[in-house]
Amino acid sequence: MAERVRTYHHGDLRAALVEEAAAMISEGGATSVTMRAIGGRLGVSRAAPYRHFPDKTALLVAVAVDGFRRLNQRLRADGPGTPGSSVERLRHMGEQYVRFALENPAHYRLMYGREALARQDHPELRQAAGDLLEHLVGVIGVHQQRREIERKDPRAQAYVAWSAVHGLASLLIERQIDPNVDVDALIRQTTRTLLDGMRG
Amino acid sequence: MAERVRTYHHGDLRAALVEEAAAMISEGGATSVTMRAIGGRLGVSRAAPYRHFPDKTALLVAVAVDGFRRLNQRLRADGPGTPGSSVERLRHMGEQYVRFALENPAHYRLMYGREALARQDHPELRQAAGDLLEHLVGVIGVHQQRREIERKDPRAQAYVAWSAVHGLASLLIERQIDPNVDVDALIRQTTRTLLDGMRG
DNA sequence: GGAGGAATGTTGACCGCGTCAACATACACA
DNA sequence: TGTGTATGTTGACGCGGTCAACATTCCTCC
Repeated sequence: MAERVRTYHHGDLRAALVEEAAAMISEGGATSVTMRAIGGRLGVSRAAPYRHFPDKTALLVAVAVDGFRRLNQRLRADGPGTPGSSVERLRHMGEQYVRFALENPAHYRLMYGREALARQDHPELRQAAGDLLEHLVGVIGVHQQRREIERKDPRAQAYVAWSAVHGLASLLIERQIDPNVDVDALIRQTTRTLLDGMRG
Repeated sequence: MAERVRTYHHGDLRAALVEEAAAMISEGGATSVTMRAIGGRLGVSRAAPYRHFPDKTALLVAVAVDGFRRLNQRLRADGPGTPGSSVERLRHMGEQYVRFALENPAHYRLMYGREALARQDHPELRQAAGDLLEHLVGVIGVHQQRREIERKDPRAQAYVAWSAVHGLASLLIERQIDPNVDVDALIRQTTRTLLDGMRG
């Protein structure tokens, strides 16, 4: 809030870096994010980020983690208030998942692109993605209780469901799907087919 | 076959480049492929590839296209001889798809990573991926005729099916799935759930 | 409140990379 | 046999990530 005009120390550079990197990713894709460029946009030198992140990858990981957090929030917020039966609500959740990816393509790509984030294992990333999975497992468990879907290992079912929405999101983002198709309808058909299959 | 020991001209550098790049991708991922390194491995200078490809991306596109070709072949070869009912054969095709990805993770990643191949549109890539889709559409059409799956727009159904297997392959490759799960079983469950859902 | 160490930021330099221009060599066809 | 073209090489440039050395500010303890 202080709106300092120009100080040697930035104040909260770390947070600003993550935010700015995310913005740049949205604008110009992951390749447009360079230490020099991001520094420039924040009025800071190219090496300043290294006081907060060991390397560029670590910064990108932070951005990806933040993305998972937002996606998570969105899916959790999607609880009551959704019309239709309870299975319809689960379907709606899948829909929200795909929509998030479509609205934040570069961000979504970053979240899942191991290559871009090096071969290294990043615990926080794993954790963030894990949270998402756990939520899904929980929801699926609930619907199993209600006998609305087949009672199998909920984790396996979660993976199946995740695969379907992630695959669709992926193909859409990478423009592998004819741009003339009705995307809304396709999302709907995908989630519906999935749930039909899970009904057993 | 000539096995020339050392000549100024390579003979068939273009093909060698694609092959070698593919090998390097398998060994060390896409980032390990550098013009200098690939030149070195082929006993050729760093700029030599530019006589055959306008830039690095073009070379990678050629590699990706080759990957699609091989995947295509594999799926087409998977015709008769497969046990079980005809729907089972379709399921087996999905299985083969995922297995290809698991056996050639870096290659598969390259095939679908738009980011790695720049934002540009590459007609041959689009074509190669399109061939795959067309084949799938055809197969689905056949099974629709036999009333084994619901008669909807076969293209839309193809997209749904593709999403499922691509998503699973993707998540597995990017290590988003607990390494302790039984991968074979998961593949099986995914393809089966998909087909159950498509039966309508 | 002053001193000194810890945080944070800057500058200069290095190396690897993609790429281009200028030059060298080999091949093919008249 | 000669010459134009295809193919390969070398030198150089600019960009990007990163590190080391240095500068500035903050914070804490006497």
